[in-house]
Amino acid sequence: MKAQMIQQTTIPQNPAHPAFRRREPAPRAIRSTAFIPLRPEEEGHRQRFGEHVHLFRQGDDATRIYELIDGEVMLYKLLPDGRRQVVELIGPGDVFGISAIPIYECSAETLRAGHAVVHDRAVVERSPDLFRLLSARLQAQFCAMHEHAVLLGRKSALERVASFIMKCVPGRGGYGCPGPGGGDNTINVRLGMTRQEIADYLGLTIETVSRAFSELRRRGIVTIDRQEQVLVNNICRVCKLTGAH
Amino acid sequence: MKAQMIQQTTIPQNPAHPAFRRREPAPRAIRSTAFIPLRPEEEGHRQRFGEHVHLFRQGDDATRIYELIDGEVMLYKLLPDGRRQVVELIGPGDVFGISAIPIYECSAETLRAGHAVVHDRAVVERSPDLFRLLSARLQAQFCAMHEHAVLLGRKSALERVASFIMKCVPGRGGYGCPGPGGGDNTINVRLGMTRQEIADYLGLTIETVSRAFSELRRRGIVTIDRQEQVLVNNICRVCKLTGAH
DNA sequence: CGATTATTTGAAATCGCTCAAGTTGGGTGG
DNA sequence: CCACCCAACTTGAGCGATTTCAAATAATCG
Repeated sequence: MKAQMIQQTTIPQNPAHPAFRRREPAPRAIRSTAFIPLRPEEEGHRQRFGEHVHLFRQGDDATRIYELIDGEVMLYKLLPDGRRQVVELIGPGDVFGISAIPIYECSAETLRAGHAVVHDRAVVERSPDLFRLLSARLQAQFCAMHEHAVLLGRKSALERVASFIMKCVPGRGGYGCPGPGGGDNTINVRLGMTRQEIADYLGLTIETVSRAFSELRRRGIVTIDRQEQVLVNNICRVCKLTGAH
Repeated sequence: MKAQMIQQTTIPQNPAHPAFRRREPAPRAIRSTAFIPLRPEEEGHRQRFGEHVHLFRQGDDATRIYELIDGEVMLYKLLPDGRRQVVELIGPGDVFGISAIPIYECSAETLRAGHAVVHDRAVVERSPDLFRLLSARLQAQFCAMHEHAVLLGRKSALERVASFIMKCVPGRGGYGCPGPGGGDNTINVRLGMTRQEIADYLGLTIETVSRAFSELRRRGIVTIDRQEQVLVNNICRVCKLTGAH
C-alpha cells in the first residue's frame, strides 16, 4: 500500500467546493511506523529506508533531526480537509525534522530509497558542533524555500512545471549557470515523482500538470518516455519558460 | 519616495498578459543606500532604520547577516518582468540576510521603523556561538515558511486573507491556542502593510485582497477603521476561515 | 495478457485577474 | 476650518487560466 493514498483520489483544490465539507479530517496524530530506538550518546544513528515510507508524520513528537545522505524525501503538510502541499523536497546533504514546537509540523515521506543520519533533537541542541554542522545546510534550504514561494505565489502553471524540470537539471538555471552555449543543451532527467506529487509540490492539480507537460511536448521542448523520464531537448528554452530569466 | 515604487502601479499577475512584454527588467544590481561600514572585530553592530527603507537588495553582495531587534521588515523577490513576491515577514528576534550564494537572493525593506544588530557574514561563519545563536531562531522561521507555502499553494483568497489577519493576532491560531472560550475573542490589530504589500505577500492582486476584506466586513467578522486598523470582532470565526481548523 | 492504477484529454464551471471607474482618507495650502 | 489634491483603496464588469468533472488512453504489475 502506497503511503500517499490519502491523496490518491482527486481532491478538489477549491475550498468552496462542496466535496470539502464531506471529507474526513486528515490523519494528524498517526504515529510513524518506521520507529527505531535512538541511543542519545551517539553522534547520530544511521537509518536505511525504502521508497514511499513515512519517516514521521505531522503531529508526531518531534524527537529527531534527520540529515539525508542518500535518496530523496518530500515534506508535506495536510489541511484538515485533505488538501496537501509539498513544502520541501529534500536531497542528499539536506536537513529535515526541524520544528519550532514539540511536534512535527509536516510529514516526511521518502520518494526514493536511501539512508539518513538520525540525531536526537535534545543531543543536537546540546552539541554546538553538531548544531552548527546541521544549520549550515539550512541556509541553502532557506533560499530554496524563498524561491519556491515565488513559484507558488506568482508563477503560471507552465512556468511552475518548467521550473520543476529545471530543478532536476544540475548546475543550470541558478547562480553560476554557464548560460546558453555553456555546456550541453540536452539532458535526460528522472522526475522521481508521480504527477500527483508534482502537482502537490507546485500548488496545481494533477490535470494542470499533465497539460503543461503535454504543452511542452507539443512545442518540441521535451520528449516524455516512461512518464518519469523526461528528455529535455533544449535546456535553455525550458529555463526561459520558468519566468526567472 | 517610497522604495517599492516599482510595483506601485498595477502590474498584471498573469504572465500571458501582453503588459509583461512591455515591462522594463527589474532592477537587479542596484546597491543598497543604507550602507554603514562594519568593524569585523565587533560582535554585531547596531543599526537604526526608518520606515520603507531598503537594508539590502536582491543582487547586492551578501556581506551581512541581520538580527531584528525592533520593527518589521519584509523580504521580497522580484521576477524580471516585475512580479513581486514577499517571501518572508521578519519580526523582532528573527534573522535575515542569510544567503547560500555570495549575493542576496532577495531584497529587505523595512515596514516599520526599528533597529537591528548587523553581523559580518564572515564573522558569523567563524564564530560558533554567534552562528548557533542565530541559527536557533531560523528554526521557527523555517516552520513559518512551510506554513506559508501551504497558504500560497493551496488556500483560497479568503483563506489567505483570514490567515494573514490571524498572523497579526498574537498567541492565537497556532500551537498552544486556547481555542474558543479561551481568552478574548475580540482584538484590534494594526496590519502595518498596504494592500499592495499584503497582496504581494499572499500571492494575490490588490483588488482581490480588498474584496476579501470587504467580504469579511460584510459578514460582520471584522470592522475596518483606518484601512491599516482592523477590529476583529470574532477571532475564532476568522480562525475557522483560514482553512487550518 | 488482463486487471488495476496512473496519466491524458475534453468540456464546462469558477475563482481570481484585468481593466476601468468611483470612493475614501490624509495631508496641504489658502 | 475648509476645499482641494493625490495616493490608496474599493467596487463593478468581463475575461481567462486553472479547476472540476467525466471519460478515454497509457503504463504497470502480476
